[in-house]
Amino acid sequence: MAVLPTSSFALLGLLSIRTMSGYELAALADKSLAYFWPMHRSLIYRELHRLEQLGYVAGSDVRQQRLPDKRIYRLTGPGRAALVDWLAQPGFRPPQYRNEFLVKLFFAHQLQPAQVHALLADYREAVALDLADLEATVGKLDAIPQGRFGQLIAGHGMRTRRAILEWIAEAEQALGRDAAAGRGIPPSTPSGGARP
Amino acid sequence: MAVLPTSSFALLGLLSIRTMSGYELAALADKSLAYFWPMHRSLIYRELHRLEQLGYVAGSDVRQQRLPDKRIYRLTGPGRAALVDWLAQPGFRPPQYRNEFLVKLFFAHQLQPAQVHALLADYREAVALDLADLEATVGKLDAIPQGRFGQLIAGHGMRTRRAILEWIAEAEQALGRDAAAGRGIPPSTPSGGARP
DNA sequence: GTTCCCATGTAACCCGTTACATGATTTT
DNA sequence: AAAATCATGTAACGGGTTACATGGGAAC
Repeated sequence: MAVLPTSSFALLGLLSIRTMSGYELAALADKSLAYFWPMHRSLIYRELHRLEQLGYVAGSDVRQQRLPDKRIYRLTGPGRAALVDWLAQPGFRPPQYRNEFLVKLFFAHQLQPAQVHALLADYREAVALDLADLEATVGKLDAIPQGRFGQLIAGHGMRTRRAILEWIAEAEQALGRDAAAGRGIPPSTPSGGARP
Repeated sequence: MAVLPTSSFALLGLLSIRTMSGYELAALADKSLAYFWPMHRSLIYRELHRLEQLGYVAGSDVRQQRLPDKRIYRLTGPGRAALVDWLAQPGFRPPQYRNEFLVKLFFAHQLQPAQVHALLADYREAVALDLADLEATVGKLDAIPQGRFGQLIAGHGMRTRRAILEWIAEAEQALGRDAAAGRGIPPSTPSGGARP
């Protein structure tokens, strides 16, 4: 049993739902797994090649006239065995959080207060958009047999994003207090901002 | 101005605090930035080479007798300019969340309830450990001039992790109800757990 | 009737990870 | 005295991202 990256098993899992082409896999992944495990199309194609070589999936060419020819893949017996083996194995890689915004904020003492506020505002907008996207998708998850777990997982995403929004409000208050108390632009003065 | 990855600017930012060797940078990053932007030592050394070629940092060799010789780097004028330029630029890459646990949970209908509970228990343990680590570190952040922002950023990490712990409790309840109602192991039987 | 989007994929790059190296100092 | 740790780094691998290709339909 070769050591495979998580994305391989994610694809095996998706193919356990139904047989699909690489393009369809990418589309489905983008609406489900992407919220916690994004995969680019290129990666999917490469992984499918490898999984086929390993015998975990079997592909067959399909001719199409209007659209480009495609290759659809189905999960094989060994593929399903590898999938459930991976699923049952209790360990997992610790979650990775990479947040460029926080890196900037970490060095934000080199910025002016107005710039920090602009950064925070951008962050809030991005997180709010992300949350809205999640909330909009949560209703459509029932189309997938994973529905029950899908709801649960969407809850994970929503809880963390709401926590971030709460943090942003707290951070804005803290920075506002600082600006009012010290060396900064006073808060809520309608005229004096450095930004247009 | 070449396009550089976030890690480059993270290093410039650390070098804006004080001059350091690669090893010291790695040690400092591991106690601060690593919570939201981990960097391996190898990456740091490679980035330092590049930053030196770009003229953003200047390195000088330091002989040592007990310890191996080292090379310490200081931020140059152009380096500082690149840093503040990057900081002030309002955009940032959207945060990346990669959570292998959620991938497994997404396909967890292929598992038995006890296995799902074991997965959840592992997750809770990992998150709780992570949170404890963060809480232990939050007091020591004042050693760095970023102190004020450091507290804020630690709050970000703590809020999200607490939200996850709340989600885990919710998930365990939901799965417990399901197990009680249907095809599964009944919840809160004092003897039958798979974990000690 | 150009311009944009759909559906399908290949090729190249590079950041981040893992493995390797080394001599002194401390611990068991 | 063997083993682990510290303090420094180099080299190789590979997963994930970005760029490239293409031909038919839809939109404007």
